[in-house]
Amino acid sequence: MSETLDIGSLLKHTALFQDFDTDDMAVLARDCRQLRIARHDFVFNRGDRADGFYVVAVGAIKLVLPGPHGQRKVIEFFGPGQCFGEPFMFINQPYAADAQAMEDSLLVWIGKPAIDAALDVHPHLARQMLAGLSSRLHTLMRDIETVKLQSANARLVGYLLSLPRKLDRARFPCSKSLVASKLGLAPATLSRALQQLIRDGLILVEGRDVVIPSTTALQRQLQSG
Amino acid sequence: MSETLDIGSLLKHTALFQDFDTDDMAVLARDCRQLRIARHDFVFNRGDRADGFYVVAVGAIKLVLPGPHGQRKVIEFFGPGQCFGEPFMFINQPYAADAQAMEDSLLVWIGKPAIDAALDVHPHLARQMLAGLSSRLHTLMRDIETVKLQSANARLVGYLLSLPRKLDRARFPCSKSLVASKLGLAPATLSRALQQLIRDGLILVEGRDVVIPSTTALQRQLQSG
DNA sequence: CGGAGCATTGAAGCGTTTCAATGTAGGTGG
DNA sequence: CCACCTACATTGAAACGCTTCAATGCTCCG
Repeated sequence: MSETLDIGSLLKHTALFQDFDTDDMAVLARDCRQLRIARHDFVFNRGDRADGFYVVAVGAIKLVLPGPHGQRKVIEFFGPGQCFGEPFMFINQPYAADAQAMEDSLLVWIGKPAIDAALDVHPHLARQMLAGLSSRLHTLMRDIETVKLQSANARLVGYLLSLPRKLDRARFPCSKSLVASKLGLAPATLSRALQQLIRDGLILVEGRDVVIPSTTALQRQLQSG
Repeated sequence: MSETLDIGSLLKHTALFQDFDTDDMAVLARDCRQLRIARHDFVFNRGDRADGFYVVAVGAIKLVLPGPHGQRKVIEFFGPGQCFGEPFMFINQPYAADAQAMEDSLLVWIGKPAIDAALDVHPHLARQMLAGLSSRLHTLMRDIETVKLQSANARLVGYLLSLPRKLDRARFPCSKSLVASKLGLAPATLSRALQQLIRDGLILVEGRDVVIPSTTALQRQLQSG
C-alpha cells in the first residue's frame, strides 16, 4: 500500500502522468516497480527483453551504444521526470543499447500492459508520448547533422549554446569524457577544442563550469567555423 | 465527393489507418488534401510551419538536412504507405529538414486537427503512430552508431545486407550519390568501398543492381572489418 | 600523503574528403 | 541512327582533421 502510494507520488510530478487522477494512478501502480540503481550499474543491457519502460525519479541515466570494437557512443542522457526505453517496448524488440546510471538513481519501471491499458483510456497520454518520441527523433536528427556535417569545434560550440545557463555561466552535466562521447569526439579532441575557444577569448573553463562572456560572439563561430 | 472517396481509398492501404471504417475515413478526409509532387520538387522546406503531416501513396520522398556549408545529408527515405513529417507536427515546431521528391509522387496531407480528433477516438491509431516513431528512433540510433563507430566499408556492408533481396540480387533504391549521403560518405568513398568489395569477390555491381553470391561471407566482413 | 580517475598535451598515423580529370550511360535533337 | 549533352560514377593525388598512443599534469578523497 505505502509502496503503491509512493510510486503514484513519484509519477505525478512527471509530464506524462500529470492529468492522471488518484484512481488512474492506483491502477497504473499495480504494474509498476520502484528501482534503486547505484552509480555505474546497468538498468538494462542491449539484448534484454523490453517489456516495459522507465521513468527517472531522481538521478541521471545514460543510453550507450556499444560499437563493434569496444568503443561506446552515448546517445542520450535522461534526468528526473524523463522516461526512456519506450521506443524498444513499442516495437516489441529487445533493447539495442545499454542504460547505465551516472549517479545513484531512483527509477520507476512501468510494464507494457499497464501502459497499453492507460493509452486506451487517456488519449492525452498518447499525445504526450507521441510528443516525447517526436522530440527525441528531432534531437537525434540534429545529432546526426552535428556528427556528420560539423567540425569538432562547431559541434562543441553548438553544444555549449544548448546548455542551460545562469548568467554567463554554463555547466557540463557530467565528465568531459562523456560529453565527448555524446558529441562523437575523442576526449583529447574535446580538450583541444576547448583550448581553442579559450585561446580565442570566447569562453573560460573552470572545472565543470564554462563562462561564456558573449553568447553572440560564440554564435558567430557557428557560421564561420 | 469523388475527391474524399479517393483519399479514403489511398489511406485505407496504409498500416496507420487499417482499422478505420468508412465513417471514420469520411471524417478524416475532410481535413486531407491530395498532392502531386514532381520529381525534384520540394514537399516542404526547413522552417515551414508543420500543421500537418504526409502519407506517401505512390513515389519516393527523401528527408534532407542542410548543413552549414551547403553540404546536405539524407536522413530518411520514405516509400508508399509510409508517413513523414509527424515528428515536427507533434512538437509544434517548424520542419527542421527539407522533404524532396525523388520520383513523381502522390501524397496525402493530413491536418493536425484531424489527427488530434482521430487520436481521441482510436487508441489503436495512437499505438500505430507510437510504434512508427519508435521504429524510426531505433533506426536513427543505429544510423548514429553506423556513422560514428563503423568504417566506410562496414557501413556499406551493413547497408547492403539491409537491402531487400531477390535471390542473390539487391538493388539501390536511388542514385549512388544519394546512398552515399544516407551512409554519411562522400560519393567517391562509396565508389571505392564498392570496388574493394568487388576485388574481394564479395559482390558484383551491374549499374543499380548488386549481386551478393554469399550473404554469410558478407556478414563475416562486418565482424572483421 | 598517496593513489585513482580524469584531463591535457605532443607526435605520429590513418581514413575520409576534396579536387580535378576521365569515363560511362541515358536521353534529345539533328 | 548517330552525335551530342548532361548527370552521374570512377579514379588518382594531395590535404585535412580526427584519433590513437603515451607521457604528464591535475584534483579529489580516502
